[in-house]
Amino acid sequence: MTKKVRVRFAPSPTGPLHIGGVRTALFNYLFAKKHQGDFILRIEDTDQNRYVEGAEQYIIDALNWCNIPYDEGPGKDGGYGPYRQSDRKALYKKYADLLIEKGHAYYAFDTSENLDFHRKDHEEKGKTFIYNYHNRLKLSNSLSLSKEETNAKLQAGEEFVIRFKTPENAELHLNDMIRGEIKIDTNTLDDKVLFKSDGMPTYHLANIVDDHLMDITHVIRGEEWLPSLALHQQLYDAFGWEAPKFAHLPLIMKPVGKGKLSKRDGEKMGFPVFPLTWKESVGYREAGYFPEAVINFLALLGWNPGTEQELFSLEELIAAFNLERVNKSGARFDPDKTKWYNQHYMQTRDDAELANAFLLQLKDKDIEISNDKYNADYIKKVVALIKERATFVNDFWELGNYFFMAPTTYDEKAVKKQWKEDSPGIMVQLAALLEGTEDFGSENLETEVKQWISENGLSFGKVMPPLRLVVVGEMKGPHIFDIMSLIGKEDCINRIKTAITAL
RNA sequence: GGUCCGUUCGUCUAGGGGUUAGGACGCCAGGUUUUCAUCCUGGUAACAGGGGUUCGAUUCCCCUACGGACUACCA
Repeated sequence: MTKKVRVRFAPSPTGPLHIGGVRTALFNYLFAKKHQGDFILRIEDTDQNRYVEGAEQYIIDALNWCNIPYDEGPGKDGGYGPYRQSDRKALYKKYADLLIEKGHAYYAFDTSENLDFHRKDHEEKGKTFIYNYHNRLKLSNSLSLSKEETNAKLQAGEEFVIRFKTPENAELHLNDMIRGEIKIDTNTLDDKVLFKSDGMPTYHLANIVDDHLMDITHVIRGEEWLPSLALHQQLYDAFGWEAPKFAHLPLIMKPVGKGKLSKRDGEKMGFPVFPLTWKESVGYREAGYFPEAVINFLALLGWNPGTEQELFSLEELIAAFNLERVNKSGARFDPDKTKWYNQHYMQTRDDAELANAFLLQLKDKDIEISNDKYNADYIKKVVALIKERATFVNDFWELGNYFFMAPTTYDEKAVKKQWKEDSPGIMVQLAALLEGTEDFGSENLETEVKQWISENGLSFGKVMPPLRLVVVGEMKGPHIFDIMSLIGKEDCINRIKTAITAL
């Protein structure tokens, strides 16, 4: 029997979750669900200096907004908790000690100043300082010191770290599910710190211990971790544990220019890089994006189904997803395509739900939402008419303000082109016709007006464009009779009168 | 600098020893809508360079160039 798939997303609560982090979480989620497995959230807060208040809650809120909730994690114990590394602090030391006992790790007493000096010194000589086999005996640690000296330092309470003892002259054969086999010469590796002098483990130790204790079967993480794979594999081997399978995801790059996507790019080009608003950085949610759009876009960034399908629901993504079809190279972020997805999902949204969102905007605009006319039903009808022109809910006002107020200005170009000398006269006659129209439904309105046009020997060109101009203020918007029907007889006639005076 | 990873239209990508190198976004044009948008149709545009291997390479191998990540008692 194969083990149940268990994957984890393990962010550090040092700030808001970046869009790249969301994708890593998404791929983990998809992989887990595809294999009827569990998706676990683990908070990696072993660096107390970088802890940011509210970041953990932000991560949780963001995952929920994206509809990729975790099965296990803070507040949702699945028998493997706690899920916050700071709450697991007591656990790690014994594993570091175990490694020392087995001869895979050692105490080191070098000060940061001393190591910095060595690094600078090497750099000046054009060399790289690597703390490993070739110089570890020249440094201050339990390998270079005698047992007595080491014990004396330890007992004196001198600060120490525990380092991994990287073996010499070995070739490691690592395996990545996306990249295949990777060969590494251990002599190029350094003896990484596993346990810090503040009593906390480093990422490397905590990560391996927790993944093992939590029965993680697959580690799906960003490519920035690829260089650490050698260490991690060696740690599993040193402990004598079976290692999970690894997959390193390509990074998300800037839309233009060099390097990976940053907060700065979003500010510069006007698109969000965070799922939810964080301080002054506007999030996808607040900018009016739908989570489905963000998820759909993100899923296709660095992965493809092998078919020409571009639109996926979360369920379809789960069904289609596999790690083998994840790309190897970094992908540029494309704000335009994200918008295209959003526009698409806008059309699939329920009018009533969109109307609720629109209502919030209307309140901000000081529009009187009276109970008689501009009620929920009215707003819903407006939304039904304008949503196919919208990319964001935030576009609604711009696209439909004339449903709530008569135009105060008229588009200059349109006036020049469409408002002729005989226009006022025709509009007056039309107003009279509307006055006598009983059934103000769109269809009947259209029939009556068209009939009136032909009976009076007028042309559509003489009537329709000026009509739209007086009702909307410019040459845009849905079917004119739908608009008129909705705003009603009184409003239509008033707008005609107002326009005749104004123009 | 060192180590590792990568490289198909502007962007996201499919493909793979012989293809008119396919799709999507964007952009352009036409049609529909007597408006705008949607929608439909069409167009634009790519195998980084050089060596091999081969009858044949964009596809396999090597080198170069370029890009990226890492190189902390950060994750």
